[in-house]
Formats: sequence, structure tokens, C-alpha cells
Amino acid sequence: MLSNACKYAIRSILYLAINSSEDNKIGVKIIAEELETPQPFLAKLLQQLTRDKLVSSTKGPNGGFYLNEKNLNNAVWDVIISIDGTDKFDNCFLGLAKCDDRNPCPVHFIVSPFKEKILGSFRDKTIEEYVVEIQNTNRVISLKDLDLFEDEGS
Amino acid sequence: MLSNACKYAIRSILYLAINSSEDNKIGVKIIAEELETPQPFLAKLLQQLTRDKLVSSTKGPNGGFYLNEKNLNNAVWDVIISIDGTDKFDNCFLGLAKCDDRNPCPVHFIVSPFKEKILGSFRDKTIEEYVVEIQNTNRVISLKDLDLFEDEGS
DNA sequence: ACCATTAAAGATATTAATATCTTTTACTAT
DNA sequence: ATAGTAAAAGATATTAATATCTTTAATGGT
Ligand code: FES
Ligand code: FES
Repeated sequence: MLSNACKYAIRSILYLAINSSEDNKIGVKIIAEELETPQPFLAKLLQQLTRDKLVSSTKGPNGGFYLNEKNLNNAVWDVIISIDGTDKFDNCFLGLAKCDDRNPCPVHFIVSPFKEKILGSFRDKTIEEYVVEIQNTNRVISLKDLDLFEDEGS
Repeated sequence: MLSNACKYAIRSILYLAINSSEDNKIGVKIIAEELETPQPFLAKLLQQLTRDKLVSSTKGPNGGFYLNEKNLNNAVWDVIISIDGTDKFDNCFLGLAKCDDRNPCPVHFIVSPFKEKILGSFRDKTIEEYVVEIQNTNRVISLKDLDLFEDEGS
């Protein structure tokens, strides 16, 4: 439903929203390490997001990526549009040429409400609101540094 | 979430469940046309499903693919396991290394209930039960031959 | 002015998914 | 037996996604 590229991009922008500011810019290297993503690939994605004015950047010493006030008011959906486009979301779960209520595939009415819900979240909430929610409800965008105990038998 | 391959495979098995029988075997060519999928690619997939005993086939004149009673009692989930494996389903929607309730990503509690629901449907219902439901509730597995009127402005 | 730093841009490489082609094998009807 | 049909199997081709490398441009500190 989302490409790896897009997943990296979403987590990156949330990471920047949480950790960066105009006078605390962060380089790709750090971001890639923290999110455990391939560094040069992520660089490409951040460049793309910068071109689309979803993140801000400056070059040179103390340079790096960050989000300004305007960037914080964008939505996750904007990131998806920038990286993946909307197609993947609109497609039928079983590969029909069209996903719609009039000619529903066997799982359409399971998939469709989910899509509405997650699309709503991506589209109607700002990055800033996402951050508040992440912090209030202890959500994670990386598993680095977390104790991951394996599922032991019951 | 599902590869194209897997989507083709699922729709094919449902197609066979609805249209074929021991004495009405159907060739790849027909199936591919009806479902609007690439023919030789679909052939490969059907071979794979046949190896895994999810569909039946015979060669030669009047040969083709069909489902026997046993095949009808498998689940869609078996098709997914055969073609895609389970990984894609288990993965976190935002690309975290692990998807679990203890370290949830920002959308985990939107995604997780959906996953449960669709997985339940795929795993607990037999192909045969799917067919009944498809017929009782007018679901489609192909848009071929359907009038697809474009969405006109309100 | 110069150097170190970091993003931007463009080119290239690798991999996995998708798709097709060719040959072989099994089966049926005549 | 023989010919025709259709799947099975194996090899190949194409495409898209993922990943990396190299060069260039901008910036800040000394
Ligand atoms: S028609 Fe298949 S998900 Fe909507
Ligand atoms: S942790 Fe991301 S979907 Fe479960």
C-alpha cells in the first residue's frame, strides 16, 4: 500500500518534526541511523521532499534538514503524494481495475472503511498534530534503542 | 499488501471455484481473458498453486484447471501463503522492523484491527464459503463485460 | 581567501517483481 | 500408433523499485 520509499519518508518527516528546528538542523546521516534506513536512498527522498517544500534544508556546516512552521502544517498525505502518488491508495485490494462501491470485489467492504479511516488520518491531521499524538500516546517511529523482547511462548 | 501475482492467484481460484468442475476444466487462456490478467504469467501462478495442491489440473485435450472438493475447502489464506508468504501481512504499515502492540507506530491501532478482520476472512472462510457469499451479495472478481460508467460530476 | 561540511544533482548498480518464450511431458480422441 | 491439445518446466526478458556512487554547489567558521 505504501512503498518502502514512502514509509521512510513519512517516518523521516515525523522524526524531523519531533527532533529538529530552524536552529537545530539534522543531517541525513543521523536521520538514517536513527530510523535504520539506507542513508543515500533517504537522502534522495529528502531532496524530493525539499523540492516539494515539505521539508526545509540548508547546506554547509550546521546545515541539514528541518521543518519550519509552514512545513509542520502540512499533512502526511502530502508526503505520500510527493513520493508515491495516490494510485496505490485508490486501487482495489484484489487488483480489479477499479475500486468502487457499485462493483465491489469480495473484500471491498472490509477494505473500504479502513481506507477511509487511514486516509482521513493522513489527510486531515497536520504533521504537528501527529507529533502531539505521538508524544501523548507513546507511539514510536523507530525501534532503534528499544528492548525488543522476542515473543516467548505464552 | 498483496503482490499482483497474489491478487491474480486469488481471483483465479475464485473464478475456478465458480466456473469450473471436474468435467468442465478451464484453460489458462480463458481464465486470463476473463480476469484480464497476463496469460503466461498467470500460467506460472496456476502451476505453483497446482504444485501446492490448491488447484487441480490435467493435460491434453479437454484438459485445464479446476477445483475438486478438497480444493474448495482450502482458504484464500493458503493461496497467499503459496504465492506471497505471510511476511507482507505481518509487517508494520510504516515500515518498522516489527509490528506489535507494545511498540506501536502512529497508525498501528488503525491498521491492526483491519488486519485482524481481513486475515480472519481469508483464514477462516473456505473458498466454497467465499463463493456462496460472492453469489449472494453480488460481488465481482472481474470488471470485464461490466458497464463502467465514469464518475460524472455529481 | 580558504577549508571543512553538508545538501543537491546526476549517473550508475543491484535486486526483486513482472512478464514472456521455448521446450518437454502428459493426456485424449481418432 | 498417431496427431492434436493443453499443462509443466525451465530459460530468458523487461520493468520498476531500491540502493549506491560521484561530482557539484552552497554555507559557515577560521
Ligand atoms: S473493489 Fe476491491 S477493494 Fe474496492
Ligand atoms: S507497528 Fe506499525 S502497523 Fe503495527
